[in-house]
Amino acid sequence: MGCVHVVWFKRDLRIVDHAPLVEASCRGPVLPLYVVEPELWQQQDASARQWAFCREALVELRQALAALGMPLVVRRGEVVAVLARAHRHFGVAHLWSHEETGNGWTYARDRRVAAWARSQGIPWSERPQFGVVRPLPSREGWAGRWEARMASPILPAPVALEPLAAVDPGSIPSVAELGLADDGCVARQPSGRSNGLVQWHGFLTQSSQRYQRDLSNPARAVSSCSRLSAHLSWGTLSMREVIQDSRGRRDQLLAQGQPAWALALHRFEERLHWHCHFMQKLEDQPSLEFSELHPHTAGLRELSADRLAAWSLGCTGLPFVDACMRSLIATGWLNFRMRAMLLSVASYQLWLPWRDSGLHLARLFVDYEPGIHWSQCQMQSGTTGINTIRIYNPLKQALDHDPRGLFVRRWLPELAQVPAVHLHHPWTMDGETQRRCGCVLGRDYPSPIVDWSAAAALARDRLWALRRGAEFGTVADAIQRRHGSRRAGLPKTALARGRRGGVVGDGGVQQLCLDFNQR
DNA sequence: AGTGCAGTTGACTTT
DNA sequence: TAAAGTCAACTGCAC
Repeated sequence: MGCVHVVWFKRDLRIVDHAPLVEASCRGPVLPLYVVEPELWQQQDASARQWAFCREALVELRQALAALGMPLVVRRGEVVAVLARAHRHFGVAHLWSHEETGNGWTYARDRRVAAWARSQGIPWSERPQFGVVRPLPSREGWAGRWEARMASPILPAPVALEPLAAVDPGSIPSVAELGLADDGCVARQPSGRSNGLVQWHGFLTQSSQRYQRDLSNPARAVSSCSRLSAHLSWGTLSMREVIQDSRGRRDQLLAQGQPAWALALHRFEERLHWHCHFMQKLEDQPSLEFSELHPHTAGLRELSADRLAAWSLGCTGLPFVDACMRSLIATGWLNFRMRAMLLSVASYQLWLPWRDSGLHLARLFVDYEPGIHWSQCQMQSGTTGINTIRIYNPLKQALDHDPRGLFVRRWLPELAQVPAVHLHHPWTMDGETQRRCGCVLGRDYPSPIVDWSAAAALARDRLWALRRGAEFGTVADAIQRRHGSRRAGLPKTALARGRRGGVVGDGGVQQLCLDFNQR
């Protein structure tokens, strides 16, 4: 009979607040295992920058576990094959891991692992690490469960692990050894729990003071946001410890007479709540990674290789959009507002299917979190049916959040000498001005690939026409009941969402007020 | 000093 | 987490 407890590390690369590790270590010898799955890293949403971040975290995790007596064991291959080998060698008593709300590939892989464990009579215990509820019978009461989880005590790391004799820890492959092409992330943020903690304490004690002011500014957000997203995605920090630290700091700031600063931290905590809210959608409906939540919006967009390539490389001819894309390529991170703008431009002005633009962004995000990412792709593309259509005006965003053009000049050197009055819309330069500033459109920088305002107007008309169509609201109501936030009270109905509804032509009452939360 | 008017601001609605 | 349009209240100014 087996005696080893396998702790399978996935996107939870820490030893603090790690329930599977704690529970396993109470029961017997632990085999801490990470499986490098080549097939996972060949998926369309995976990239070299993500592996590089994961790899650094693994190196530090291995040290932390070694200090407890048993270093991280790394094996390369298909998970079931690796587990089967471990079982033959040691005899596995129990498999432990965190629940993962991953993409379709990891979902299918987890089902294979479950089937294998069942066939071998090995129990597999999964523990939650976010506010995601599995299975979720209904959205009612969800926020309360999130709160209960985040408020429960942090689990300290085990004091020691019983060493397993004669186990080769195995090497952690480099980006090249895993066969991943370099993807130009020349300024990626540092990984590993120790770096995550340094970043976090810097935010708590310093930069969170500027959080609210700088959140939407793509240049300043880099140093005024928490930058914890990748650490939360790869699990080097646990959300629970972040929430609890933040609340403690908030109390301290209030006691010190800093209410505005405390409010900024509160806003930050609210975003962590939304983090789980969006992950829950993919947990409940894995198909939203691939197909439109509202079926009436399926097949609306048309894929154009040229438009997709121009957008992907930051060569659309709209400087602020291109600067955002090029900064994302180089750093692997972008603030929320500009991520939404990039998607909005792809889905509306460029009329591209969100799945294609979404895959490109997924690869560029070091902090790629499937549940948030695919929910956001659908939301910013108007395909959920339950959110209002938000078409960003990239020129307005440029003037609001980069009025002096510093961000654009930094990321688009070819525009360095363009006069300020033309910078955000260089197509307004006449030929003579272009030659004088060394930026000839079509030669040094692209001419706009579409007429931005006409394209936005066309997209808006198409989407709103669809929404007015028969049965659109009825279908949307069902989606709202399943996925909608309950924060504001009852789920909104099509009527309360503002669809032109009610009985028309009878001369009587056209609308009932169903929204009891008004006023 | 009060009135009328153009332009501005902010809340709210529609797309 | 949008943007544009509408409308009423407000402001500054000329008479």
